[in-house]
Amino acid sequence: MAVEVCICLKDHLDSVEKIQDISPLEGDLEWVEDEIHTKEIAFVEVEEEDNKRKPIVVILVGAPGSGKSTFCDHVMRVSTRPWVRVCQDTIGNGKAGTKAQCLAMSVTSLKDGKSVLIDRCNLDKEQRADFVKLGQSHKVDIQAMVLDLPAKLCISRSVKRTGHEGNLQGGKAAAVVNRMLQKKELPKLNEGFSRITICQNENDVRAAMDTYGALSSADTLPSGCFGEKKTDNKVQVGIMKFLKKVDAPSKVSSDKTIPGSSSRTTKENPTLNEGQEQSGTCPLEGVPTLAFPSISTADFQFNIEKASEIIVETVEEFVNKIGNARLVLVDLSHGSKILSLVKTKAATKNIDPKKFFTFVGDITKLRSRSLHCNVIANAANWRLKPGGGGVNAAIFDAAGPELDTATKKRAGSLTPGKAVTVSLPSTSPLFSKEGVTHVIHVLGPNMNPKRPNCLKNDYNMGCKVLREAYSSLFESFASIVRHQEKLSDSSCVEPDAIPHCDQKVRREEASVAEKNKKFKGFIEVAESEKWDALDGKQNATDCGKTGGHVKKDWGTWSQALYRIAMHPEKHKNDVLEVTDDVVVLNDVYPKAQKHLLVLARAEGLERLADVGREHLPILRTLHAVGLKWAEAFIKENESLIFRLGYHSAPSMRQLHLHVISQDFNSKGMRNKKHWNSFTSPFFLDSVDVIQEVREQGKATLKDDDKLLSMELRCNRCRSAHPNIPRLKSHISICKAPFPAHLLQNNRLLHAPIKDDPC
DNA sequence: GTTCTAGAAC
DNA sequence: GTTCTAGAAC
Repeated sequence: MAVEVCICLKDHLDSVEKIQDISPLEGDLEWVEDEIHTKEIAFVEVEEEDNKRKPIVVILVGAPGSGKSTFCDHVMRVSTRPWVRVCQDTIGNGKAGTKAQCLAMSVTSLKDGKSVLIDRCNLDKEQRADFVKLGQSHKVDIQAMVLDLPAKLCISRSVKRTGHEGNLQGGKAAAVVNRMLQKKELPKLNEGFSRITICQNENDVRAAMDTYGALSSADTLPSGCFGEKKTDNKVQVGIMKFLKKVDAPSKVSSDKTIPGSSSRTTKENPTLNEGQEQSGTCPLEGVPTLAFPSISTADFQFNIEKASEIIVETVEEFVNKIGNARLVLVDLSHGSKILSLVKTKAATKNIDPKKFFTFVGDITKLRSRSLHCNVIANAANWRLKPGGGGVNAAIFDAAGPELDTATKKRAGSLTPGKAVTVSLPSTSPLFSKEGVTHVIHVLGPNMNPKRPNCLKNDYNMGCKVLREAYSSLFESFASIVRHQEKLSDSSCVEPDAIPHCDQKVRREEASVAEKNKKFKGFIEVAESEKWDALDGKQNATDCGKTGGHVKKDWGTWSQALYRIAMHPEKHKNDVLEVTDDVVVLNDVYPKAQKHLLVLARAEGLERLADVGREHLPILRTLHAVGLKWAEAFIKENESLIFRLGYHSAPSMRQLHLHVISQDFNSKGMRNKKHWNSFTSPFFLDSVDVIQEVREQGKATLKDDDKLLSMELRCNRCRSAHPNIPRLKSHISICKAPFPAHLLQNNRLLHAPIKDDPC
């Protein structure tokens, strides 16, 4: 029991008020702490049985706009632990608050047995020291919650906000945030923290919110540094370098007890679990692993001998396509016939036992058997409904209603031979307890006359469908692994530091949709789209390559230009000019006052990636036609300035040159992608493309999607703006000269500059 | 309450 | 490419 010896808050606040009168905001307040001690606010030694109710002090660390208050609000709203938010911006009741007031309030709160969230910037060690000492003197855990978000994001939020408690908003915010970040000093454990959580993007923040939000009075969080960057990027110079989707490397440790955390610490040198059938395997956390049951051999009564052959053959086909990832056939019963058959057949085929092995155990409780599988397969029913017994019932039971809900969002039913991947919400017990991030529902052939779609002993069809089922399953798993590898590669994490930690998983989950979007229509996504097997939308039938690039599989909507290029006579109302080589038309959704497209009419020339030296004549023709139109527009309106160029990765099929005026004054210019596709290096000037193709045989594409999500910067003065409306109001008045590189090599087309008569 | 963004669907 | 819309931000 925490017992107050003596305290008079009023005395403290009186003292604090006096101090405030003579102290600068961030002055040395050590003696306040001493004063507090002399008044003696302390806890009587807390005994072991009460340790669980010990309050904690969480010191937020982050620039204005990093989301400290949002974090506090969320945690206080959802956590059952009593919290007090100590906010310097509000503590002064309208006047500027002081650190001393924050310290005093913290003391009072701890005295009341409440945990404390220190909501102030605390960006350097010195700022944090008093709060650390305070916690130490009261023998409570001091934890740091670092919101190390991109400067650009903090600035954007700060600039935008109105009514901020600390009156830091609008134009001055950017300068303040930048200045503060120059002094940023990430906390270290040796400052006195028992736990440090570093969040570097909004997904990390959400994960941390969940972790702290889940804390009841009795819960504790493991000690250590979570999400630590490999290098301390202390100085964030300027905002230009900060892209919105910065996802810095992280190294996260574990927490087995709190949902929203994950485990790694205990599994560095695992021993084989007794349930493990195959030797030579290592149940390491972090190795992507698919646990799957034998499909169709239980209730669907598929012949076990045939099934085992199909399993091993399909495994053999896939096992080398999934890197270091592992496949594990799981069965609940010891002496399982299917396991022994598969094990024997796998051995005869010399399948690497580290990549494929069998395991006896409950597929929903593998982590507790020291086998961490981030993906599990479910032998589903065609309705994708919970219940029914067997593996399906067990998985839906273990995953909670979250799986049912998430499954419904993905698909309503499943065809035999198909698989559908469902991302498990972090709130699912299977996620939090077992570290399972995805469930792949798979439906095999049914040979049981009492079940739907019985094949009536037609094993020709049955084997075909079962093989297809395993292929779909493994392909879906491979797709997940590929996504994870891409993310790992891009985050530069040390190879041994890629556990399936919660924060990483959340980042991955959040990024999957983005990755899908990036590759939408390409082979990569066609594979992941098989997650949604029933949608029938994956149409990656065209898997050929053109010009060394994966050929894009264009959707219906993206074929409009192609259709016009091939049959301009059917679009007479839309086209402005037709020749044997090109079609000119207004962009249907112009992004500027004048915005034309010059289409190449050659079949098979779908995008810039297809262009080689042999296409130089058509590139020159496109340029010449574009130039002619731009000059005509300039003649009509001398204030217009044009660029001619290509998108590195166009959305529409058929090579097309944009002829676009640089005012970008159009209601069609509506979002960041639009803006950046014409003002970032994603837009390749026609003159440069021609030169590169002539000299190198191809254009250097800049199709990194980071370019399209870059911060919004004026195309003239390069100033940053928080959103499209603000940007548009800026560019409507900005008369700054264009960046120097655009002024060279005729990249910009404009009216002749008249000689100054003076 | 409104504004804005971003993802899903097309 | 757009439209629609949920949800974040304010």
